[in-house]
Amino acid sequence: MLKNHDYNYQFNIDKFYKNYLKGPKIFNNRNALDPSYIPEILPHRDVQIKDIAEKTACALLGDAPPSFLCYGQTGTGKTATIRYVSQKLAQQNSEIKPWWIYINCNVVSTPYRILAHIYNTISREEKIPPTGLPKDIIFKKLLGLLDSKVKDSICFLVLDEIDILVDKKGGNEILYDLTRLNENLDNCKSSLIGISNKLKFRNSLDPRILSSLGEEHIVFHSYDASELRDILNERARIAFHEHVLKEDLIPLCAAVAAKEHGDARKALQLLRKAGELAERAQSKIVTSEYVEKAQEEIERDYIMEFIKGLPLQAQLILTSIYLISKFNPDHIIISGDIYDVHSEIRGLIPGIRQLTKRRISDYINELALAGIITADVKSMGHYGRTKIIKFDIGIDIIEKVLCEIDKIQGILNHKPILLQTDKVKLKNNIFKKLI
DNA sequence: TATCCACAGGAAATCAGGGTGT
DNA sequence: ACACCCTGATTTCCTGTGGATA
Repeated sequence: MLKNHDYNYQFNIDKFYKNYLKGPKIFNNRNALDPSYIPEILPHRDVQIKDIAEKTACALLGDAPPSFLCYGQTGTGKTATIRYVSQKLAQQNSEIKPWWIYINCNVVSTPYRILAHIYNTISREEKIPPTGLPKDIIFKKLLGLLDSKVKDSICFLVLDEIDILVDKKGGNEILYDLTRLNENLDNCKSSLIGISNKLKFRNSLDPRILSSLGEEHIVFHSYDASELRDILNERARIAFHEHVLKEDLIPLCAAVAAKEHGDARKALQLLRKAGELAERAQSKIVTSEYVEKAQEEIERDYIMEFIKGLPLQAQLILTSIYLISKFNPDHIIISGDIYDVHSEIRGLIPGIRQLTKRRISDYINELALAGIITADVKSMGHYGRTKIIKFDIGIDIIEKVLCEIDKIQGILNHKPILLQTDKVKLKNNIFKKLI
C-alpha cells in the first residue's frame, strides 16, 4: 500500500496511462450496462410493451389516455419499458407530440416540489422557486401553463416510486389533484402513470385515486435466470469487445442476480463491475473470479456509501453500537444502552444535541432497514420489551467507514463508561440467560 | 393469574431554516 | 419589515404489549 508520507516511491502516473492505453481492452461501450441505457431490444417484456402501447396510442390522436399503474420489484424493467415506449411514441409520424415528464418520487419527494418540477420542466422561461409559495398558487399556475404551452397535446406524468409519495403526508392529496387534472384543463389533456415496486401500497391509497388510477395496472414479474441471461447477452454484445467474456460468465451473473429476486439492474451492475476489475488488473478476459470479487465490492461500496450519506446523528448511533461491541463484545445490546452511550459520546463532539429515546428508536430502525444491523423486538418479561441489536456485517467495515468521518474519528477509542456499572452488568447477565 | 417493566411505534405539534410577495 | 409558505428533523404525547415474576 502507498502511504502519503513515503517519498521514496512515487506513483508514476504517465507510465500508468501509457500502459493503460497499450493494455488489453475490455469495454467497447460500457454505457450499455448503465441502468439508464435504453436498448433497442427489451427481452421478455413484449406483453408489457404491447399493453402500454395500446393504452397510450390514443395520445397520437389527441385523446386522453387512461391513467395506470405499473407494479414489479426493483430491476424488473418498469422504468426502462416506459421510457422505451415513450421513445417509440415520439418517433411516430403524428401531428401530436406528447410531453413526458418523469418524476422520481424518491428524489422529488414533496407535493410542492412535484408541482414545481412539472412546471419547471415545461416552462423554459419562468421557473418556480424551490420553496416559498403556497401550493394552490402553484397548482393554478401549472394549470395555466399546461393550457397554453401543451396546447392541444397530451402530457404524460410518470411518477416513479409512487409508493414513497403515498406514505408521506399530503401525498394522497397531490395524487388526487393530479389524477383530476383533466377536469380543470381546457386545451390539453394529461395522463398519470405510476410506477411502484410494492403491490401492497394500493392499500394506503385513497380510494378516489384508486378508482381513477388503479383499475388499470400492468404487472412486471421478476426475471428468472434464463431471462436474465438473455438480457445480459443483449447488453454484453454492445458493451464488451468480442471474446473478452468467458463463456460461463453471463450464466453466472444471471444466476447470482436471479437469487436476488431477479433484479436485472443488479445483474448488469455485477457484469460491469467484473469487467472493470478485470480491466484494472490488465486482464485480457473477464473470468468468474472477477464476478466474485465484484460481488463483494458492490456490497461493501453500498454499505460504505450509505453510512457516509447518513446524518451525523445516525452515524453517532452507529458509533455507539460499534463502541459497545468493541469494548464489551459479549454485551447484549438493547435500545436503552444505545441511548445511554449516545448521550455519553455526543457530549464529546461540540454542537451535537441530545436526542430523545423516540428519535433514537427511529434511527435504529433505519439502520436495520438498510441491513447494517438487526434489531429484533424481544420481550424480557419483567425487564421490559426492547430491541436486541446486533451487527449484520463485519465490524471491520464499520470501523473503516467511521474512521473516514472527521467528527467521529476522535472518539473511536472511547470506552463507554455507562456500561461499566455492576447494575448494568448484572442485568445483562440475566438477559444472556433469557435469550 | 395479575402485574409491571422498558420500551415500541403512531400521530400531532414544534422548531429552525430555507423562501415568498407586498 | 411583515405575514405567511414549505420542509425536514425532532419532540411531545400517547397507547400498546410479551412474558418473567410475585
